[in-house]
Amino acid sequence: MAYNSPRKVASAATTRQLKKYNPQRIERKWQRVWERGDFYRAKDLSKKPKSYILVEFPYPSGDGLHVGHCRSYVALDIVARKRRMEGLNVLFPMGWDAFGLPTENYAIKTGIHPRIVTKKNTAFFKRQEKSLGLSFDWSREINTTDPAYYKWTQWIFIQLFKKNLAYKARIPINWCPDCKIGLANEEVIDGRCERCGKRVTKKEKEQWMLKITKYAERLIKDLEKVDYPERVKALQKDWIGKSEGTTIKFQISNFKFQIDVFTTRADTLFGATFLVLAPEHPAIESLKSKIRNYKFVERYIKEARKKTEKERIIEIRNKIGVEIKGIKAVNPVNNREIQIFIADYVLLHYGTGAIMAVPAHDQRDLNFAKQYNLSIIDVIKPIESRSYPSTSSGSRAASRDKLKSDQAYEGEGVLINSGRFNGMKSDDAKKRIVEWLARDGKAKRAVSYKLRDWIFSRQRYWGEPIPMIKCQKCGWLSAPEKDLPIELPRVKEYKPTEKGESPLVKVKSWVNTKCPKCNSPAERETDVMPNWAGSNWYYLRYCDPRNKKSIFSQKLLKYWMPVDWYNGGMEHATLHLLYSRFIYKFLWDIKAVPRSLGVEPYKKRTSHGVILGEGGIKMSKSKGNVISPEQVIKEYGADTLRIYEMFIGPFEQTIAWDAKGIKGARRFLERVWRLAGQFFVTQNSQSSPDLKKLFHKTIKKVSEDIESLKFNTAVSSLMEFSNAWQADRRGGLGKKDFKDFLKVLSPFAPHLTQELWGKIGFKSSIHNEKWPKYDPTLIKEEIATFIVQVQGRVRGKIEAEIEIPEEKLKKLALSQEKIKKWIIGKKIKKTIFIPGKLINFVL
RNA sequence: GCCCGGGUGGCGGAAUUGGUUUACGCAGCGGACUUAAAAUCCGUGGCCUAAAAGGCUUGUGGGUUCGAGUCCCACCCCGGGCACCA
Repeated sequence: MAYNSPRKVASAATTRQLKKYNPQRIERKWQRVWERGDFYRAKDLSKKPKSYILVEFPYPSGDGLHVGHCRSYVALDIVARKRRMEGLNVLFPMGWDAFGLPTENYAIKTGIHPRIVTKKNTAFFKRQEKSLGLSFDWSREINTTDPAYYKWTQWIFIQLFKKNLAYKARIPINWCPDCKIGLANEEVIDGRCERCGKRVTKKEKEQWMLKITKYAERLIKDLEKVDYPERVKALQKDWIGKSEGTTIKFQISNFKFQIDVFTTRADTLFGATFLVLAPEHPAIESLKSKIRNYKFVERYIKEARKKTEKERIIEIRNKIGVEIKGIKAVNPVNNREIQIFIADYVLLHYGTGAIMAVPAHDQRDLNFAKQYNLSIIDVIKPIESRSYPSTSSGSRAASRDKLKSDQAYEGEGVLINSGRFNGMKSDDAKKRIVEWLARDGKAKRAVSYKLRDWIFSRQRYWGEPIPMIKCQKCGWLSAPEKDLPIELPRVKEYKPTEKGESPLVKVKSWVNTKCPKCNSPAERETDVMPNWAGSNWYYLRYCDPRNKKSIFSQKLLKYWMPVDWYNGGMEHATLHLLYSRFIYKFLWDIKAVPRSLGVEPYKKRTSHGVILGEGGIKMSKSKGNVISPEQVIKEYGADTLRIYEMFIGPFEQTIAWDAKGIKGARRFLERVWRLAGQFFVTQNSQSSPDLKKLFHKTIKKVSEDIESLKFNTAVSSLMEFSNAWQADRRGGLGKKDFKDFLKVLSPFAPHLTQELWGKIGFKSSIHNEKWPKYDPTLIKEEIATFIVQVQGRVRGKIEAEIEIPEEKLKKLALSQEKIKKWIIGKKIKKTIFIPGKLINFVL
């Protein structure tokens, strides 16, 4: 790799006197050098082993880079720099996730085209990122709003459509009746419109949906194959929400119709005293002719549809429903006729959209039953055991006897009032009851997920146009792939229409097109994709960012993928991570991603903690407590900011900014600078032995800590070393160790170390040097401080050789006055000896 | 309500995974340098006690152990996520 050193490289001879540390000057100088030489370019298909280090690409908002972005970028920049020094071919790319609402809202307000705003913001972000000395490969920069990029986002959508994984459905959207605008979930704050504060209602719209539910099982199972923090895995599993149970068929009396019900508690089936359907349940339409109070029912359904989920939840406390008169269902276990209701508290999209209500053993059902005076049958008796203390179980049993309690017993137990299943335990009964009913086809094992299909339509402007065409004769068809990208047309008004449609509807010249199949007049889809669309596959494009013929070459993917280390915010642990894993799996299924690659895109995922403002309050413009990286760099320098952000606290933990604390980081670098200056004067050849030993321990510590995300302790060990170096009166560091020290520090403070490297006289870059190795024989201790305890309490310390045998140490310890005092007059019963550490006398 | 994280000096946090609690940094205090200040350097930093000796101390209470910040049980508090999921 060609390397252009700056003109002014001073030789060691001329730098006897090191000038004052001036980060602003040296940082700008080296950043220019790196930029000019395209210094951190990743090499495709190199013989070297690869390492793909990825940070989440930012949304370039007008506010500029946040210190939180820096935390993530600097940490993985350190990893990337270390990997390069370890001889790996590193891919460390950056790009822009630039479609989205804030830019669009800004355009609505100002009339400035989002493209222009985006351009300005990305330039701002880029300048700030460069001023941090991050080693991104800028030659691979991508932007989701670039037609050359979203061409392929659209292409993926078409592939999904071809595989029946994209479909249209009528789905309620959040609707602000005042602004007359469809709102994204993020724009609904506590059930109100973000801008006008009006209560948000629901409005049904035809929307494109992606069938992510088809991948639910794989998205859970394949988590076994990846190295994610356990809490992230738990979050994903909870989000998908798998639950195993049974569907049970309830016959409608005197009518050829059945209603399926999903339950995880088949053991309570004898206690099912009514059915409840979700208001939108399709059975209602089918049974219309038999329903005596249909008008009333219909009105209830209409009302329910208008409400938002939040509103429903609030009202549900008092469980309102409507009985469907004229029809009854039959409980298959005892052939009893039971009433049917519709109620808000049953959700259409979960299970079968209908439940069997067991008021004795489900709190919600109980509340409902009490309100409508429905019968409550106890069918599960708690098992008396240690887990139920006798006092409380006694009172519980007493109150349950009367069935007057407001508390449903929701646990498992032994069956009662359940015919031939009486006396059986819940677990057993579940199996037996299902087996019994399954013989007549009345029950079937089933799995239900909380995960819902992904609403992929936004009635907005600033997003990727969905590449679909509607023909009156042929229905929905995908745009021909040769026409991609379907470019976002220019509009006069960025605001959605009165009816809540995308402003694109008004661009007739764009909307009107021809059917790709029958050539008759047809219309383009005017909805655009959500902001997740571009980000769910961007890491794949980095492998081959300029490919015009295909989404990416398989050869390059095979070389670079999978991502070896992906860091991002905890807020993306569910949606972004889940969506992008889904899209990856899909691309793998259709062989766009080579089969030889694994089924997961990210080998290892980590999350950085949020940085709060001083005093632990969230940084926000309105509170005026935003720390801008630019300001910090101006005042202290980028290397100081980098060191401070790594030192501030445990990487994964939320932490508050401390304006005073940053001084410590600067002082540390000043100290290194000063010590280097001393070195240039003395030009030592050998390090003093103690310092050398500590240095090798430091290499070990820093090397290991970077791998395990302990950047804070890595920095503190470097500080500790610099303190020892400064205190050393026996000659300080020799040349080899001085060089190695700069190398170990270089990922943290790339500018300062590069400058000092030049001052030694090197024309090459320190960032191409080999990562130092520690000498294991050197860090081995010969002398240890033994702890002397009496009865487990520390009573003294003894310096001795680490290998000292028990007997010898015992003698030594017992000869000390301090120790003798505690033992005198007592008998030593036992001696505990931990080699190299401690001795403890038990009396 | 459920699921994760977490409670250690004045503050941010360390602690080799059961073996010196408080590394490193901030703040404080004392000193050196300086006409002075800043910067820098040296020293000092848990609490009780004038000091020594000693005692106490990792949210609270109990337990296991020669020995617990670390393991077990119960509880309290803080942060985050999910929440009518049948």
